[in-house]
Amino acid sequence: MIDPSLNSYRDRVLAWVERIPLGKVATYGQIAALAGKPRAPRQVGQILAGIPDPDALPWQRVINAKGEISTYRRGVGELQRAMLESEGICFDPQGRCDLRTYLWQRETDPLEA
DNA sequence: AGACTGACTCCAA
DNA sequence: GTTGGAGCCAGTC
Repeated sequence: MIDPSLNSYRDRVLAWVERIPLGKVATYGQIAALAGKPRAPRQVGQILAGIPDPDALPWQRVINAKGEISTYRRGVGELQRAMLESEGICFDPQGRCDLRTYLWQRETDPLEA
């Protein structure tokens, strides 16, 4: 599943975020589940808020379950959106992206192939 | 130790 | 389809 050297929830979360491919996005809940705690999506946000080097991590590809940017109140929302758009992610007038298209699905993608 | 907070989600109305 | 309320987990005060 994941590197055994990663013991803490924090490290596992970061490791998974790092694996989100360019042009795709993942939800907090998705990352939380992959990291082993499906009921702790808020921790994902908390962790991402405290990462040492944001430049080395594609944190911008993590959004909420509705496909919206969850960081507007934190002030980096516009930056995040700009980064995602530069990766090819498109947003609706409502500020939401189509998860059906952009959600990172590491298991199956029969329709996309 | 107990209470508060948050870059969330799910389910019901 | 949208909006509101309750639940949840880990870190911090």
